[in-house]
Amino acid sequence: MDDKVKPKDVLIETASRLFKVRGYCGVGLNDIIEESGIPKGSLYHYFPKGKEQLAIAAINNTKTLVMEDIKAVFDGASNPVDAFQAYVYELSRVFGEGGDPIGSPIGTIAGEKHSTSEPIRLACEATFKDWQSIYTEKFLEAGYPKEQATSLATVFHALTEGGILLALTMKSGKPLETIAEQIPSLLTEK
Amino acid sequence: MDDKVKPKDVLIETASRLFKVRGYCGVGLNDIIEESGIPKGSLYHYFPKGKEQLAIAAINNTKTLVMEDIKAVFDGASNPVDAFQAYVYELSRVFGEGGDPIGSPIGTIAGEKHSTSEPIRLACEATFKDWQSIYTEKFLEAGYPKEQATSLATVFHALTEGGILLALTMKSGKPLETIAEQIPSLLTEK
DNA sequence: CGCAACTAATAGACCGGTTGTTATAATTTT
DNA sequence: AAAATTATAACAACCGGTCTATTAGTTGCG
Repeated sequence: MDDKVKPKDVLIETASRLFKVRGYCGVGLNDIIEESGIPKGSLYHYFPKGKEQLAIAAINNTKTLVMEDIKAVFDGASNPVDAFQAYVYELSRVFGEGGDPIGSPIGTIAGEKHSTSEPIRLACEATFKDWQSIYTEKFLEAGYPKEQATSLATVFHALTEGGILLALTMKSGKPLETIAEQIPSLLTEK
Repeated sequence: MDDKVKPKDVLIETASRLFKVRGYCGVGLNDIIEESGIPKGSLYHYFPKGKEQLAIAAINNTKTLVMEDIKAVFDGASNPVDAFQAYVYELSRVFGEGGDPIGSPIGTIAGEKHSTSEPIRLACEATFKDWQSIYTEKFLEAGYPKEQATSLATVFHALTEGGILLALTMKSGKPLETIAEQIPSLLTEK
């Protein structure tokens, strides 16, 4: 049916990448146009409701990509401590090597738009819930009671989001590395 | 010398409040003008270098206000667990009651501008370091070795920033409440 | 098979409005 | 009078979004 990359996907991928680094307001449609090579007419053909609609598509795209990443790392670990530690170590590696410009997957957008766009806020909320549900599942597998599992999922999700923000601000993978190191001591049974 | 509020301070206070909620790019100078009642001419009189300079002043202003808040709560607690728990509980209360629009003190700005404005990034970095140093000090007082104290300060700062982001996104104080509840179990000696 | 008829997609010029910034004049304070 | 502050107006640049025109691709039908 289609042997080449679809322009819609190129737009979503480009938008995801730019929003991640500079946030929603910090990226203009012209930036996305220019970077992706897709003309404005096509953008409004695929996303008739404009920037907000594209942003929501980008958020959902990022959601599944991150979920797959989390799952891949978690599947290689037998317990929550190893799982989280491995995941945060991976993040610290990504944020440490100063390759392509990096950013918070959706954290920046959430911080910007939570009060000015309910559709975007809802997309971010759903994303966070989906990520946390993977965390919760890992704790349940390890035998934690349900309520504690969900609480710990919230804690470790917050820890991850905060760690990413610190890493971006410090321009260093160090904060995430520190967090990863401390994870075992936070979760050992008393 | 001056019996009335200084326009410069009004600008900083207004800018702090707006940036907190909508981020740097999400707030225009016209918004600040309108909300503060200070004319544009005065803004550029006090901040000749414009929006970025005003933002840095707002960040530094927020830095000291938050530091005072942290210190006030910490001084009422005899150990790190009680101190952090009390502080995060206070945050959950603030974010729970849907009063004035709320936001992350400087987290949103940091997420937006870390890669596009080095002066702003540096102001955010300094702010984070100052906050963390209070955390570190509390751990040191409790007898933690230096290295562990700084590591735990990073962990709990990340936890706080992430918790605020979750609370904003979920439009609820619940995530912060959950985090506060879990703090004792994260810090108990093994 | 050939050629219309139609839809999907591409391509940018263009719009009103807003951005941050600057310039200059009026006013107040010292 | 001099300096500091306030007040307006105007600036180019850019924003998200609209518009029309053209091209590409598919389907219908004789």
